[in-house]
Amino acid sequence: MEIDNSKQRIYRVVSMIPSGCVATYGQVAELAGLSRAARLVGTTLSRLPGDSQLPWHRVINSQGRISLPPDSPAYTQQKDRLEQEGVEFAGERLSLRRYRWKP
DNA sequence: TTCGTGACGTGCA
DNA sequence: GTGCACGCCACGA
Repeated sequence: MEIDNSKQRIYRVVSMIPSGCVATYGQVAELAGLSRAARLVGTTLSRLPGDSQLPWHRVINSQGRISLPPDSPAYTQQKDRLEQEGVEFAGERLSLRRYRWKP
């Protein structure tokens, strides 16, 4: 049987987020079976290696914002990638109403 | 095994 | 609309 760690589940869920859409940490956690461990998603993603190829940039918080510090390179990268996929930002925020991934 | 930490979520002022 | 505080769960030392 699969002894899939929560980590592996998170990776799986994140990897299936379609381009042009975003998912919240809580949403990913829920889909991964960790409904109340949204922090784990963030913590886990923060430990991702650079060559993971995981679309972690499509994961944001429930406020439609990027949880990283605005002066962080990861923040810029995430925002830039999302815009490349057609996601429009209203300042530092995006419309979850429009871009939220609905599985 | 226990303690502390964290890219969060929700509620309230 | 913004900011603060508490609660949640899993992982690392």
